[in-house]
Amino acid sequence: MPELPDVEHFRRTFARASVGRRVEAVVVTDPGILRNVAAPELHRALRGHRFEDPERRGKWLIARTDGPALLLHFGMTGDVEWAPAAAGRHRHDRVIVVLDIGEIRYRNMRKLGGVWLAAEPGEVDELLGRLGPDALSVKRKEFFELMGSRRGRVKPALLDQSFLAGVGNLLADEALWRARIHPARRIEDLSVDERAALFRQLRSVIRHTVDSYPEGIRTRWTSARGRPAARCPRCRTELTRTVVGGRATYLCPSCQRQPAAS
DNA sequence: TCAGTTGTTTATAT
DNA sequence: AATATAAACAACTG
Repeated sequence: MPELPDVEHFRRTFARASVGRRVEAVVVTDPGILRNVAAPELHRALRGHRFEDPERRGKWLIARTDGPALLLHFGMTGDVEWAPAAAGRHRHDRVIVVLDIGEIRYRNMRKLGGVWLAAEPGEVDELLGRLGPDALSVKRKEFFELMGSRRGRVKPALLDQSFLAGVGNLLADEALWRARIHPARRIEDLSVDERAALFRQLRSVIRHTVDSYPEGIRTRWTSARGRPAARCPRCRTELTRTVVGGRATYLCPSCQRQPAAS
């Protein structure tokens, strides 16, 4: 699930429930999801503090309070849910932030990702590590500078969070398909037009999925991807499954020309 | 039983 | 210094 559009949706869910509200309790049902803090300490640190507007950077959700900040990463199966009461908790709800109006649940089946506490605002940056510009807000000029600073295959670059933050496997495949660029093309070989197309299509697919979430996440491309004998929504050629950068990669062999053998 | 999965980190190699 | 590759993490689905 979680790529940039999903995390942006989580951010909005978190914001609606939390902004200006005080933490009554933090319930940890699986301490194994906590990365840099123990359960009693997390509860003690957050209880009584008021949430500010949460921030998203790439695939990270940063929930600041007037004291410490809560950092959430969602791995491949994370989710944020709001509920008006404790009833109906899911077995994969591993951390629950209890507010007076209800509770925010951090759900994560596979437990990749996790929950961090930044005791002070200054700690946030070092916990996030090096992140490139956010893929939703990056400007054209900055994107071109980025492309100029990188060599090697284009898809692994898009997935590298320290290069560009927020793009996951599905977004990368779709943007490359829309821009008609083979995922294994080398960045240094892309023409100016191809770079421009990649920027435009990346921005377009991210904006569209963010604005029309959650229905909009299911695009023509993602609906086709992964189905047996799936066909290109543009030209009806059968899609190819391959591996690029260690990740499952779907592409249209007709629209996305192979890189020249080196 | 086994391959596959939307993410990241680590180790190792080039 | 960058980039490439594979494995590990963990839990579930088909």
